[in-house]
Amino acid sequence: MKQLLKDHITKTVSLTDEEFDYFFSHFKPQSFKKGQTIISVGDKVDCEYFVISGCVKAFYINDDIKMYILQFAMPTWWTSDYAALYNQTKATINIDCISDVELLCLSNADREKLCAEFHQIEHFFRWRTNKGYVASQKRLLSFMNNNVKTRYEELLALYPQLYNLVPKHLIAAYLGVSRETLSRLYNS
Amino acid sequence: MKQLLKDHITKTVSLTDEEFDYFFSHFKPQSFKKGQTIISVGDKVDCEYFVISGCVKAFYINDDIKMYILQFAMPTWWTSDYAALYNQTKATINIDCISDVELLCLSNADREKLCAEFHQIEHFFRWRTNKGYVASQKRLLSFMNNNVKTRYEELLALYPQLYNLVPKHLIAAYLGVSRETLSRLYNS
DNA sequence: ATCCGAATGTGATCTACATCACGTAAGCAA
DNA sequence: TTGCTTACGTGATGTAGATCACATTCGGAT
Repeated sequence: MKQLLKDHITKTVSLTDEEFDYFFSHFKPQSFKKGQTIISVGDKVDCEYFVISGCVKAFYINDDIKMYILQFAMPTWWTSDYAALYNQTKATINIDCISDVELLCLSNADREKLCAEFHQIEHFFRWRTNKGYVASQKRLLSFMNNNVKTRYEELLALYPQLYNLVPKHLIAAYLGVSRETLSRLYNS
Repeated sequence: MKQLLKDHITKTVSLTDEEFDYFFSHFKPQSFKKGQTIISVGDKVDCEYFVISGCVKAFYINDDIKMYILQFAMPTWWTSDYAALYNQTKATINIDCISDVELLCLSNADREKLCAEFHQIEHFFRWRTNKGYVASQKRLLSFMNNNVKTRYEELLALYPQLYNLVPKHLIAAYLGVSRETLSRLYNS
């Protein structure tokens, strides 16, 4: 668990063992069972999460009780309601567990403290969000430009493990399409 | 011009006058006329741009020659092909000028140098990308959840100045809708 | 003023996808 | 086993928005 985070961080920045140990000491391990909720709409959000094992979904539910999935987070991915976390507002999305899950939890206050204390850590988090921003722009463009079939193929090409890991109706909710349409689509 | 950037930066971090002057010395002012191109698909991208005056659009053109606008950038906004800039790859989007435009140009190398030299500057750029990431996620969600009319009203509520500044067919290209549909929409 | 191209409006038709309805199969607890 | 819930398949029908075609209006250049 410690090693997974260390490998992840040191792909981007180099920390001494002491620095990493100090960094790591701010993370709180948490375990969840399949189906459990990590963040609910309306919650106060003060942590972000680094996924160690399992898979969570971050999703929005609209007034018609339709679900849209913003992110599947798998091992070495970070997740939270970042709008709520950064702006200190209530959660507008939910995060729950698709499988049994182990997480490392880092509070907003601790992240900011660590960023202020270690330039390298600030650098890491800048780099991480840069990646996220670029990925998000790319997904937006795919949404505008591509039909459902193309988006489905793109998704499976990028994350083949999702095919077995995640029920099809959740894939549909990620693609922003009805489960019926998705079903018809790959049976042809 | 210098003051606009200074006010923008100091909303997030505090720099001494000397620090800011040093920071500012890495920016190169550039002027463009309406219709001119700043970045074309296939270009080597090594700068990002801080908009001083005017408005640019960052857009993608697909094989059917349909245009999708990723961003309108107005004064105090930053723009570039960030995927290309961060990964040192060729541009996959275009950026051109909707009006006469003044920019401050900052190279990727200089940004990284400044970030490494000044912790506060790294902090600023982390904060900036955080904002961008959250906004991008929000737009993605709106795309999945809302119909064109709602997205149009959302856009004008957020950026009322766009209504007069930008031709309607570009608004349509931002919303990911045909200009005909948009026209019918607000004439009712 | 005159010209020309860009921007916009509007009808007719087409289509990708949603929605509704109903079915079957698989997992899981009592 | 039974019963229940969740996942998934598939037909019939509805609809938001795309596409095509053509008219009109506006703004800039000469």
